[in-house]
Formats: sequence, structure tokens, C-alpha cells
Amino acid sequence: MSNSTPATIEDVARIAEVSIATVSRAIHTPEKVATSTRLKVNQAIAITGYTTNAMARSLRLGRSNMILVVAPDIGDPNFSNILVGLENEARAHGYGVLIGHTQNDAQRGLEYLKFLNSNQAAGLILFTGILPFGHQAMTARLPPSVGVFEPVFNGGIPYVGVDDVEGARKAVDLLIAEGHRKIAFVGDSRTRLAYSRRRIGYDTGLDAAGVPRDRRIVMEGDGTIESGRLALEQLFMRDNLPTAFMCVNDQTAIGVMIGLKARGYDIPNDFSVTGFDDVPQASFMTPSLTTVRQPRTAIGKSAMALLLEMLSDGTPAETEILLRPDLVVRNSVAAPSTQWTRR
Amino acid sequence: MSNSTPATIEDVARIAEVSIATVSRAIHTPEKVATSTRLKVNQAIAITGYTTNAMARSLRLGRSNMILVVAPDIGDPNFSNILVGLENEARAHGYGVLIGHTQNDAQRGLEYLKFLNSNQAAGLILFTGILPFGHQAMTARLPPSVGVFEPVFNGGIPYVGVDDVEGARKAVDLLIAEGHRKIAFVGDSRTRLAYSRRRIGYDTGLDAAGVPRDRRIVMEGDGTIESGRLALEQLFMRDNLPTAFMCVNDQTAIGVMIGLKARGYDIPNDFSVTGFDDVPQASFMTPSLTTVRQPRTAIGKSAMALLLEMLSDGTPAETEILLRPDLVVRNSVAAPSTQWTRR
DNA sequence: GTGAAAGCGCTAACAA
DNA sequence: TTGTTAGCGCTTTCAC
Repeated sequence: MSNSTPATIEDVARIAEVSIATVSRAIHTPEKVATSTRLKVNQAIAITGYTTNAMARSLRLGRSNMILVVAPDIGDPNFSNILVGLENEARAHGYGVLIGHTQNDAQRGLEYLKFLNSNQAAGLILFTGILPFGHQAMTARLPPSVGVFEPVFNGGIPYVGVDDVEGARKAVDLLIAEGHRKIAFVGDSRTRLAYSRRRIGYDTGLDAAGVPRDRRIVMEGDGTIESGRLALEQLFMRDNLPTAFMCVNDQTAIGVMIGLKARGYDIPNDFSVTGFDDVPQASFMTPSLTTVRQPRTAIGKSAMALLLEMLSDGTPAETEILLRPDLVVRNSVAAPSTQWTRR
Repeated sequence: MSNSTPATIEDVARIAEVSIATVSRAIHTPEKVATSTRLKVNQAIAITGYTTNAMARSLRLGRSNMILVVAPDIGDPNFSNILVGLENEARAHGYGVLIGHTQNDAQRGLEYLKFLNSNQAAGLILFTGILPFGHQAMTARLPPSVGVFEPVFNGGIPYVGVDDVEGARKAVDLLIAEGHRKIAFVGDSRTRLAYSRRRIGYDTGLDAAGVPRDRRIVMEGDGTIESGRLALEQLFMRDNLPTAFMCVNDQTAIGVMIGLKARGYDIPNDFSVTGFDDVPQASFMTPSLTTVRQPRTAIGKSAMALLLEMLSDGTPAETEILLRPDLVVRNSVAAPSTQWTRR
């Protein structure tokens, strides 16, 4: 059984006493084969343990049934759930999913570009705002591609994500409803499109409530825990403390919370904090984090659906699909305290 | 430049005015080609933007230069660092890495088995204690394979991980040195080999200190946050509370800490808690978690090194490589309190 | 040093 | 309904 070399279509043909063409047909278009022969072939397949050599098949066909998902950071807590959505949808349509991890390294990206050039993947899902292929990006011949989570900068690649503006708006609105007027925005970034959209939600929320914008409490950040903590420290060095911190994502919020706790403050009584994403950890924090939920599995599912549609239609589909974010109210927000009490 | 169809070796040959054989040689064995022709070929490659079709190449060669990493759960906080180690080592030797996510689903595993059968990957890294290929596992013709993090049950696959017994031993020893005598073990499991080894470390540590084993405070668990919390609740229902919780991994420890905090206890003054793994989150907990560090990147690196060695030598290498775990002392352990004080 | 040609495993005309 | 055959893009003898 467990031979040194895998069975080929020819082995099956020999045992079933038919031609290799018939074997191929028995597998892919069984209705075009006589029932009796089909049975013989199936038997032979069972005996040999034959599996179609996907590589030869793809080479012949000029296309494969694999989708490549390229991510800069596998450890991103958002990644795994989106992936599940992508995979389920792909499988339902006979496609497999392979993951490429670039670590933001163009060299690594190139490796996957070669993979694509060999038709080893029929389509591409990009989990990043930037084409990870360095300079060759422009000259690259990409298969049908869809961005996820964040729009792709370079060129007309459709994108599926959450309505960042609306999500951020829900967070500020809550803070304002609780009575906050001095709300810091932590994690502003011009390079992360999703973040700048969240910033827009923050600005418009302030405007709508007639709260004046205050640039001094808008802090830059790259979305890491460290960046949240750093921003907090900077804020403390100035004289201009807010009563609430609206963070661009949960990681940043966690950083802010750690810094606040380290300084002995109580959340939410001294300061309120909100996040964005609703990563698993958010509900396990003390206090649990009020945040905006990304429907991750749904994003994955609908991104893959879009890609598969492009694959069959060939339509360029210059779309942007925005799903609805939900506010998840937990315990990190309260009315502002009139004065801070050090514990 | 960005043509509809990628350049083939024939396009290059035509432009360079040589045969395709020469192009192939110029690429793979340049020393066997006259300098002048080599130059012409390189120029033609630049013009066409040619990349070798990896699929055709692998089909011809009967082997590829990709390594498949199969993981049941991409979201595992241990995964991403090990992956980095794997990738770096692979790249240094001209191999690429592709990730297959099985979600513990045999059907999905089968998909990757087909991938392997097509020689689309030269080797396999298994990130799980179980061959993820269901029944076909036995009849499967696997390429050289290495297990990571946890030994692989079914059959002689070499494995690289941490010395679980020693690591667990370090954790109990610390607890005992602090004065604890009643130490619960949370996360016992017969299906996870790594966990049962940690249990052994716990038992031997107790024995060495002359502390009697107490089965009633050895709690089952599957290593999730929920399992930690659940075990804690069960312990509280009984009359037999420990003064310390030695958890089989950090996730479990987090679950225990959440439960303890929810009940108003103070860590480490009321109870001590230890984990295992040192996931990123461990240092951000309040209090920060005392745990046992897995040298993840090193594990990945040495697993890949072993695999590549097998690939070139063909040696079966029936090995088990165990790296040294380090105790990371943080703030979740203290001497036992003589009496508990509800806050 | 270079070219012609076989063939990796498969699918899809085209014939029969 | 089934078989024969060309050819996907590539590497590698074997000639020259």
C-alpha cells in the first residue's frame, strides 16, 4: 500500500484495463463514462490509493484550485478568525487555502509572487494595506485579488472590511453620551488607511456633538500595545489630560490600560477607555474592554465569496464591501469623574 | 511589461537567440555556460521579467522547494514565533514555507495530504500531536516530516520541543521554595502528550520535596482559558482549596486568574499562580504571570534544520530534540497566606 | 559550449 | 463510449 512512489493515472488505467483518458473522465466527468467502467476505475483507484497529482493537473489546466492568503503578521489577533471565514467559504466551493507569511519583508513577498506566477494559486487574498511584493509590485502579473480588513494602497483591488468610520463614530458617541468632553484619540496614523478612517469617525463624532477638536490629545501610534503605553506616557508629561481614551484598536487600548493601572488609576472611575476590533483578549481584561466588534468571520467569508465570483466571472469588480461594526459595551467606560483620586 | 500571460523559458530563449536548454543552464548551472551567452540570457530575462514556473520545474524534478507547515490552530499564541524560526531557517537554505490550517478537521487535513502527494512540498512540519490526515494517515506516503512543540503520536516522526518535565519541575520547585504545600495542577490531559509530561514534572517535584500527592487537586483541562476557569470553580465547590495553582499552560493560568479576581481574591497574596509557555500576554497581565518560557524561535529553527538535514541526507533521524525551558519569575507567586482575607 | 528531444502526470481535442 | 495524442513549462541526457 504505502509504496515508495505515489500511484499515477497510468497505474490506475492498467489495473482497470482502460486508457488513462477514461480514468481522467471517470474522475472529472463521470457521467460521460459507462457505469461498468466507472466501477472498474473506482476500484482501481481504491486499490492503488491514487490521488490526482494536483501539480500536473494545474500545469496542464493553467490554473489551480488553491487560494493564497498573504499576511504580514500571522500573530495578529484579528487574523485567525478572518482566516476561518475565508477557509470555510473556499472549501464550500472546492478551493483550498494556503497561507503566506511575509513579516513585512519584501524578499519573502517575492517568494509568494513566484508561487503565483507559476499558477500555483488561482487567486490572492491580501491581508494588508500594502502589496507585499516590493518594487516588482507594479510589474507583477497578479491573479484576481481581494484585500481584507484594510484597503490595498496600490491599485484597484477590491476590498472587504468593516465600516471604520461608523465603528469609530459609535465609540465616540458612547463616550460623549457618558458625559466626556475631553476625549483623546490614540493611534493616529497616515500609513494605515483603516486607522485614518477611524480618526475620521472620531472627528465627525466630536463635531456632531459640538465638542471642539483638540489636536494636542490626538496621539500617533502604530497599533501595538507599546504604542498605547507610550502615548499615555506622553500625555501625562503634558498638562492636558483627557477623561477618556478612544483607542484605534484593542492592542492600543490594552497598552493604555496597562499604563493607567501602573500609575495606580482605576478604570473606568478615573478614566474611560475604548478599543476597536474586539479581539478575544478584550473580554478577559480587568476591567473588560468596551470596544467595537469586527465581524471577522463574516469579513473572511464575504472576501472569499467576492474573490471566487471574480474567478468565475472574470469581472474586475472594483468594489468596496463594508460590513457593519457593532459596539460591545463592557466595563471600561463610565461617566468622567469630577476629580481624580489616586489610589 | 505587465503582459496577460507570464513569460516562459521559450520567450527568453527566443530573445537571447539560444535554445531553451541553454537558458535553463544559464539559470541553474551558470558555470557551464559561456560568459557571453550568460549575459545575453540575463538580459532577456530582465526584458521579459521571466520567473521559472515552479510548478513545471517541480513536476519535472519530482520535488519542490516548499515546506508545508500544518497547524490545527493558527490562533495559538505559541504558533507565530515558532513559525518565524521555521521560516528564517528555511529561507537560509533556499526553501519557502507554506502554512496549512486544519482546524482539527480531517477533511482539511486530506486536502494538504493531496498537496503533499503532488510533490508540491518537499517536507512537512507538524504542529500537533496527531497526524491530521484521518484514517488515510496510515496509508499515506508522507515526505520527510518533523513534529514541533509536541511529539507526534502515530509513528516514528522526529520531534523538537521543550523539555516539559524539566520546565514543570522548575515551576513546582519555585512554588515549594516559597512555602507552598498544597499545589493544584490544572490542565491534566491524557491526550496531550506535552501536558502529561508537565504533569510528570509536577509529580516528581512534589515527591522530591516530600510533599504528598493529592489527586483531588489535580484538575483536568484542555489548555483553554475556559478550562482554567472551570477547574477553579470546581475547586471552590469542594472543601479542599490549594494555596497555589500550577497551570499546564498560560491560557489555563489566565482562566484561573480571571476566576480568582472575579471572586475578589488578590494574586499573589491570597493565591499564587504559575503558567507555562510565556505567551506575549503573560507579561501584560495584572499581576504579570510567573511562567516557564518556551524558546519558540529556537524550537522552530532547530526543527527546520532537522528537516532540511533529513531532506539532504535521507536519514530517518529517529530523534527527539529537547530544548531547555527557562523559568520567568514575575509577580503572580508569593508565599502562601496563613489565612485568606476576602477583599 | 550548445542544441535536440524525451518525458514528469495530466486533460482535452479529435478519432474511432 | 472509449482510445490516441498533443502539449502545459521545465530539466537533463545525449549528441555534436
